[in-house]
Amino acid sequence: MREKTARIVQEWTDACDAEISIAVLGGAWKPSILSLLREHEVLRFGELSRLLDEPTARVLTRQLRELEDDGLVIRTVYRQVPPKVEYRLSELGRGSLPLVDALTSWGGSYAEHQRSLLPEASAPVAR
Amino acid sequence: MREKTARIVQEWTDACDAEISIAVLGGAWKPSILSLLREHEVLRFGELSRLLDEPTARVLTRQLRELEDDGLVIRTVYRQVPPKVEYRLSELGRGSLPLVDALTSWGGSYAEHQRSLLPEASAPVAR
DNA sequence: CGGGATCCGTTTCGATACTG
DNA sequence: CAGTATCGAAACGGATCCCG
Repeated sequence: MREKTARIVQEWTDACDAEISIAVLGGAWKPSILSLLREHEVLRFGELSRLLDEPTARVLTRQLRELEDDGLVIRTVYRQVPPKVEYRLSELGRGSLPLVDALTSWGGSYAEHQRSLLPEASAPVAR
Repeated sequence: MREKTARIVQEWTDACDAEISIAVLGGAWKPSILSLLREHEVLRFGELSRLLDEPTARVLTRQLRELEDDGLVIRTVYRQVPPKVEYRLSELGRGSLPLVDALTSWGGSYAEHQRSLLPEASAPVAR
């Protein structure tokens, strides 16, 4: 478990469990990474990078390490030249998918709702 | 809608809707605020502050304004002396509660799972 | 009572360059 | 190929002081 997650998990007694979820899933690209690993079962670093919108290696590496530290993804290193590293979901990671779906679903509805309130919407509006 | 949310809502085309949810719900105290407003229907600033663990007024104010800007809470100002300000959930805010519950539930399970892996756990361990 | 103004330390994201 | 090292910019949470 990475330090940030550990701090929140341990210091919390009351009803703020939601913030634990956000600490674990709330990084840039993390929901997308988890969804891609559901679709593809196992992905190499470069494959993940291409399927996402080419985040910098620095950023992608950090997100993957955090997910690994928090126990959601499993990282397998093949010691060979050129190097090969595979990522897949752990049991805990698979268990997070329903929540990721819920986040995606509500976020999509929210975005649609908000776009419908914009002045010059490009969507066909009945009027 | 606050600027951060607007940026994310507009610039996103693909499957990253989950990050919209996190942008809206991911601030400090926000899930707790929403839960408290479900329990109490309507709360004044000072009541909210006491029910939470006394965050600084600066911080609580910002979270409430962001929730208001994003359309989840409704702020009502009574122009009187001393001032009185009430907060309640909007329709959109009530619609977020199932997601808040899902975050709370998964976060609680995650925390419990992780605590069970700690070396010197204080919980009674069968062994 | 319910904030606003100001300042600060930390975290986070991201770009660029380099490497086993 | 899969990163690491270094740097900069911005966002965030929080403390302190002040106000109508």
